Amino acid sequence: MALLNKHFRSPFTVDNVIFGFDDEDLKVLLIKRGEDPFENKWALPGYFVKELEDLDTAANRVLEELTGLQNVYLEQVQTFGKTNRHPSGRVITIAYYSLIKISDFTKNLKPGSIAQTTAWFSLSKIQHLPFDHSDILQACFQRLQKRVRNQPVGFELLPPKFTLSQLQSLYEAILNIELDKRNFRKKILSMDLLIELGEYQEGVAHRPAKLYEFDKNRYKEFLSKGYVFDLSESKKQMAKVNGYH
Amino acid sequence: MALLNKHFRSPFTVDNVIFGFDDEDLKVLLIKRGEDPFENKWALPGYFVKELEDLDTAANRVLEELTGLQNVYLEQVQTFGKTNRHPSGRVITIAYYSLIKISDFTKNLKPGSIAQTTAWFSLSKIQHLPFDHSDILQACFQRLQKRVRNQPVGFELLPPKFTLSQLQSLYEAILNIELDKRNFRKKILSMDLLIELGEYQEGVAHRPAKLYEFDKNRYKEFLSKGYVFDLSESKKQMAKVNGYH
DNA sequence: TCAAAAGTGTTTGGGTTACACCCATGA
DNA sequence: TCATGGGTGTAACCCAAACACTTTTGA
Repeated sequence: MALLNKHFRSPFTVDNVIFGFDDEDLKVLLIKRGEDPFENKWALPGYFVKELEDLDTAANRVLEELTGLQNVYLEQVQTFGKTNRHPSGRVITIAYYSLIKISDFTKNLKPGSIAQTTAWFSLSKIQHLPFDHSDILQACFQRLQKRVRNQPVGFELLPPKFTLSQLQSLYEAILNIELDKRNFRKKILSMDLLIELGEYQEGVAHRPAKLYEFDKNRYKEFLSKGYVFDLSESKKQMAKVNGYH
Repeated sequence: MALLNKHFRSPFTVDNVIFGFDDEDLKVLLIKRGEDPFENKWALPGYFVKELEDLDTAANRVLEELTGLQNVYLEQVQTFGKTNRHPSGRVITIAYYSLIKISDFTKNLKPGSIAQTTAWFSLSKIQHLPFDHSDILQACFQRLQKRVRNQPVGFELLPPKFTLSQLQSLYEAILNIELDKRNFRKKILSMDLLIELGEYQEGVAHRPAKLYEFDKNRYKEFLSKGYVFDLSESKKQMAKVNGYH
């Protein structure tokens, strides 16, 4: 113990980029800060880590206190520790991102609670964030873009029953590219990750789409084996994602 | 400041997995610990982060004090913060790995200095390490395996002039697979990342191999554009790397 | 009947894969 | 002359890519 007391100690936080998807846009949950610095600015949710709390536990706590959700996809991304990143003194932050279904979130919202201080923002419309939160957001988004190529994590963002078009636009939103409908369907269906429910969309002003469910067991198999998902149309398309022409 | 004083503070370290390659094996530089806990055990090199020191700076400091090398490939991997990972109290560690040329290291060694307390170990032969260093090592190695597939970082581990066979066995060592000689050469040469020097190996008991140099400019181009390296023979071979059969 | 999205097959081309023999050198 | 690793080309196959029309519903 004496050993450790010789050394500099820093307070540290976990910041959590919470992604959601609304059939249109990839969104991020921000909170309006209730205290200085940057009071009343929109920022990434994050808390200080407690003495007896593991990092993952802290990240899950942020998520649960904010959304009421448990057992959510959560991944550590990077630690940001520039000495001057916090104006009040050194604070090291460990950045996580999580993927939630917006419908679950809305369902869980207690009226009049934190609702007024949180809001979903389209990723493409978020401009400047306080601290180094823009860097953190960018790092987490890039990680998500990579992850989605080799692990079928996209399903975490969709409602339990979804159409192939929803799935496609999710991938298009995350990767910021356009995919060919026929090729996309061929590829996804060939992976045997979807269960056709025999149900259909209702109340839409066009031919109703088949609803699919995600095959959880097969998914776990994939996850545990670290299988490479390798979304089709990758060669050329990925060059676009990476900004290589 | 008052704000920050309310919160728990922890000491921080950076741990650095230093990889090297010796034409045979992928190796890791370990140090024999000079103090408790785990005195005289081999462990990953790591230092406490100072109050006015950025994390990357600290990681580079570890590297330089140990090897005398600067401007080395360095990448942050993951932060390990379990409350009980250090027997003397909570210490959070940010794990990095770096890639160095063993020849540079040897050249820089001051006789009688730290030489007696550091040594290269073949990755495959490292068994139990103190603290959670085995987890850290594993995480860094897995990151290296991924990195090497989409960025030509392998060259950081080779001497300035090298043969195609050396390059191939480097990839085989990192990915732990066998590659086809003809296909590998075709692929690598087609990337236009190598400069043929017109020089040859000397003193070998077989046909001497051409020496190549790495095209630094093209490399930087690739890096900045995030180009996907995509080592050939990937589909089937990568399945092996991922343990998926 | 119109708009809007769902759904569906085939062809083509490029890249991965598999594979075997001769060459140059030192011992 | 022998052992050792260096060096080279081609054919088969598979999969990504490109592409257009019919179907079903609500308005």
